[in-house]
Amino acid sequence: MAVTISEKLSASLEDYLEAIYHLIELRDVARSKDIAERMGVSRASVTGALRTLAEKGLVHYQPYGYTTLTENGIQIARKVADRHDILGRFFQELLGADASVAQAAACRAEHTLGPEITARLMAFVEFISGQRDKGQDIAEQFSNYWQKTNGNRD
Amino acid sequence: MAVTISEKLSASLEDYLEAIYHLIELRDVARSKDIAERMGVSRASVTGALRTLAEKGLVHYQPYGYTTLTENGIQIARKVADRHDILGRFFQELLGADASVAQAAACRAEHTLGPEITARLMAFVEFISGQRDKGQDIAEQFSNYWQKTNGNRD
DNA sequence: TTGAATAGTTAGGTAGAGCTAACTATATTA
DNA sequence: TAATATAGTTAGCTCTACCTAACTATTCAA
Repeated sequence: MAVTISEKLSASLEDYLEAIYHLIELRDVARSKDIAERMGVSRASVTGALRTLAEKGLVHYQPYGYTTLTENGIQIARKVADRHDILGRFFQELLGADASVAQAAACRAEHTLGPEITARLMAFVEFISGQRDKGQDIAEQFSNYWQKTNGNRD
Repeated sequence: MAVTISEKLSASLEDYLEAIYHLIELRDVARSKDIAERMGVSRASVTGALRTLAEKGLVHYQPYGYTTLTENGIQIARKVADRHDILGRFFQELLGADASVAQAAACRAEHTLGPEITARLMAFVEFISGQRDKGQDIAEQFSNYWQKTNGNRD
């Protein structure tokens, strides 16, 4: 039933929610096959996850029907997607990792940051880009530093 | 037998290795009871983990004996501990989270960062403290920024 | 030096997250 | 509209990582 907005989802279920969220952005509806593909998981596993998410009141799920998110589901999915996004940006724009590495790491790390760290990291990324607008480009300074200390192999 | 230095440990086994590493620093030897205590896990679970780690050639383990790390075990444990440390410092010194929150998050996130991101993050933290020595204290500037935007509730 | 306390192990169980193979429903198209 | 292809489900399995309860070994102190 789960009307309580937050009862701690597993990393895996958070990933499903996020995948569903993005698929819905694209096509209004999330199909098992597409979820499976996007997540690199079997269709059977998707069925199982959808059942669990439905029990928790996070998706509207009917066997053989299309799947959408409930209000709670949307709320949580957005948080996960935001965490993913902020981490990805941090790894990529600030640390200078390349997109695929940054994305992969963000995807794994996004489940481990609590609300406090997430909020601060978000502010930090904002802060850095604010500084850039003021002419102090910390990302670039770091990039130079990295280049110097890693002149080889990079 | 696992002589290969790296065949991907689970997060859980990495945690055991790290705990053993720190216990050995303190007392030269790691006892099941202490591992269990440090990790908040039952003694039975420790036995299981030690057996697995021994199979992978990462600990010297004899039932009812004291446990130490093999060369490979030390190598890996140190990497895990370093990742933990760097993340902890980043969360605490740079983002300004308090110690307990920073530690907890570091402990969860440390398994998800690949070598590339870890190296860059390490360099970034170094870079920031280098800038501080040059009179540009980014951590402090961010702290002010955070204070301003979160004057309430913090 | 023996017996109680402490430490470690074993057996057996649960829960989550995945898999394949076989089946059922739905869609497509000839 | 019937046959086939595609999508989704179910059943039954594996593996990891825990747990408790009961047992065994070791340690220590009277």
